[in-house]
Amino acid sequence: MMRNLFLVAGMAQPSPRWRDAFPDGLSLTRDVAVTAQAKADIVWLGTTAPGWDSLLAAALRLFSGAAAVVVSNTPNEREAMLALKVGAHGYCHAWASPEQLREVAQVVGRGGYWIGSDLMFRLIGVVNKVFPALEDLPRELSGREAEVAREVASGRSNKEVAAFLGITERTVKAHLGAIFAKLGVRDRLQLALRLRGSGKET
Amino acid sequence: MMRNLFLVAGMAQPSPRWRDAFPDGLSLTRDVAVTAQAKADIVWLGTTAPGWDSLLAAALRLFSGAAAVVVSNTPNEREAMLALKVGAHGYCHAWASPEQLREVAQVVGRGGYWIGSDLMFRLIGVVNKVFPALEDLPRELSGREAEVAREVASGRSNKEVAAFLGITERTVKAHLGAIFAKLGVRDRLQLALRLRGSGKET
DNA sequence: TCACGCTCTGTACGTCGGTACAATTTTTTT
DNA sequence: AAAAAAATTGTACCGACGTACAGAGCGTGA
Repeated sequence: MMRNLFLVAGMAQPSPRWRDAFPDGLSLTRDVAVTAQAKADIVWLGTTAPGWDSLLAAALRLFSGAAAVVVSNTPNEREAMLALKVGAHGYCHAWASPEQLREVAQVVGRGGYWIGSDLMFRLIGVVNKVFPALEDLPRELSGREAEVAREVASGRSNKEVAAFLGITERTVKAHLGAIFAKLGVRDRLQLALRLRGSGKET
Repeated sequence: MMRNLFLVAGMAQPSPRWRDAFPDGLSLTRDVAVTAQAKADIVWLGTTAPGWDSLLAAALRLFSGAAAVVVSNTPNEREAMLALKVGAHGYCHAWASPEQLREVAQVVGRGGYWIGSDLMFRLIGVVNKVFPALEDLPRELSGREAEVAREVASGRSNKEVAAFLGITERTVKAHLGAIFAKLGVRDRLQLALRLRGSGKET
């Protein structure tokens, strides 16, 4: 599938890896308006330049029918949400591998959305808070595990939790190990984020 | 990329088109537990059977490290959210084309998420309304400190933050130390709670 | 110019967190 | 009653985390 791709200025050293990802059909422009009459299927835009969001909006108006992917050197949620808000269908790291770039192009080119896992996870968490929640706390946790999880997610240390529950610090660790395995997280901070839906609460 | 794919029972006439999409490496099973010892990279699960959500949760525990895609005959928002909630990384129509199925497999197989455009659009709309902060960091933090704080509060380790920001782990620690002192917290977890507005100092 | 804050880096040390082996006892389920 | 799940504790190890000394370069404003 041959597509017209446009790289818009402001991206960190795109050339080498980008040429590799898209051997042909890649154009580089510094000014969107100038190349407006050309047909573009996917527009790639960096976030280094201030005002990239309005630039993207303008580009999407000019290249009507085109999809846009925002490329960031320092991806973060705030930027991602802004990108999606102004109409981007993709948001990825500027140093992504050629393989991944092609994947993004493929998905976005077909009208889909491409967003990194972390961001997506957070998105889901937020939405789960808005939608009527069916079952909230993970049911796979046992009673005691749930207690430990709650305390740990509130910022208590193992020692504090142990004293609070009247058990040994070792036992707290045992429960925590089970909790991590069941929920698929690697440490207490990620557990906290998970239990709080990665979003604000209370 | 050769992957082990598992089709779990309860899907609408999968055979013809699915065989087409994945000529090899596709296994069909009716009972997840039976084939638990086999290695699966992607588990496909239909929503026709009642209790598919808990079945999926169980499957994800059994096939640890595997990604899951929920396939529905009648896609809808509620079902999609439930799927994502229990850990699925994909949600697509059961009658999707082989081409699209392969795309889903590709994206999900790499740890990404795949969700239909319309659903994603609504997701974004919802989140834009209720997007939590993490952007309005305390003013007493310097620019760089705010960046570090944001990443750490998102669950990153010091090493990850260092790599991400292109600095040494030592420097991350230096910033973190300043952050803790300025905000009056004692560790990264309390920092996360603080930045997410659910802090509780004791 | 000088002081101050910000950014960055180094070495070293103590504590905490998480895991790898465990084992025992209690509770629940079949 | 037997089996399964849950709850408890032990020792030991190692990496991550946080801090305590640092020092150096840079920019801004007094």
